[in-house]
Amino acid sequence: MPELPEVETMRRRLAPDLIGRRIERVVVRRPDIVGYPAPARFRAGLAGRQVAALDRRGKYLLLELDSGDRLILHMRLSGHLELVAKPEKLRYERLRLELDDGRALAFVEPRVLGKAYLVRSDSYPPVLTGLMAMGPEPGSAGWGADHLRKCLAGRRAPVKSLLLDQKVCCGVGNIYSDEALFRAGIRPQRPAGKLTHEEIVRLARSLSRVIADGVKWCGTTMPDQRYLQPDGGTGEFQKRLRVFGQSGQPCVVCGTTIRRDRIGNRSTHYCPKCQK
DNA sequence: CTTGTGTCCTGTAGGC
DNA sequence: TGCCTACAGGACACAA
Repeated sequence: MPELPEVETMRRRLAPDLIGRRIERVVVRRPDIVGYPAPARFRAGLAGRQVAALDRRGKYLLLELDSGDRLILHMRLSGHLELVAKPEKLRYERLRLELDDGRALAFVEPRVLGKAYLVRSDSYPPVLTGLMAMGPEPGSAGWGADHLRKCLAGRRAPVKSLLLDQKVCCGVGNIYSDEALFRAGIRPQRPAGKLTHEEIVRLARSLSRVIADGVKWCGTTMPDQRYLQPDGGTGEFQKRLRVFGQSGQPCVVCGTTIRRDRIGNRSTHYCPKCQK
């Protein structure tokens, strides 16, 4: 679930509590949550370090340490972070950083697909090539209709599949891609290379806006999800979803029943009348 | 190179 | 109740 707006929300909520804190102890409850290096070195490299800053790149959360190392967390489908009092142990907790203020940062990840990496900030191991190759952030200077046009040109794949490519739209996932395509009035299954100039401009704008809105409303918390903000609150954007999770419901614009199809093995939601 | 499919892992929901 | 299948916000390896 955590796409760019959810990770950005985590970053903002956690920053005031984490910056300046020292990591006293590291508990790896599930070794396969550690993507790099081996768990022993991972723990040793974190213990005693102070958190200097929190950054984000796409869906990756970056904790800058006073050693010059960087702790990189990726939530994948079901991960989230919580700040808890030390005695408290959460269900599905896979990694814990005990802090010098009596609390701990818990990486909770039921499906164990998420990963934690500890790297020098300037040299990434091959497991992080996805992060290295990531495209510009939506809404940033290097991102816009021109970038999108270059990425979609000549491609026959459904436009939706390309929006999920982090080189094209970093930080975008299944929820925000469906929402952006709805706002742009474009069918998710359209071959990407066949979009008109106008449509690409609309799509670029919709993507920027839907991501900005998602951040503004502190992300999406689906009813069956346990994504919580570190302070225990939920996001608000789920109340503003127009197509995602709305299959069978009437379109908010035209009343047509929202459909759900499968594109590239991902469930995809759209209005068959508004999106052409 | 591009594209579609399967896989990682675990939990939950729904059908029978 | 219990067993089985399908599916889940991501990303990557792999085959054609």
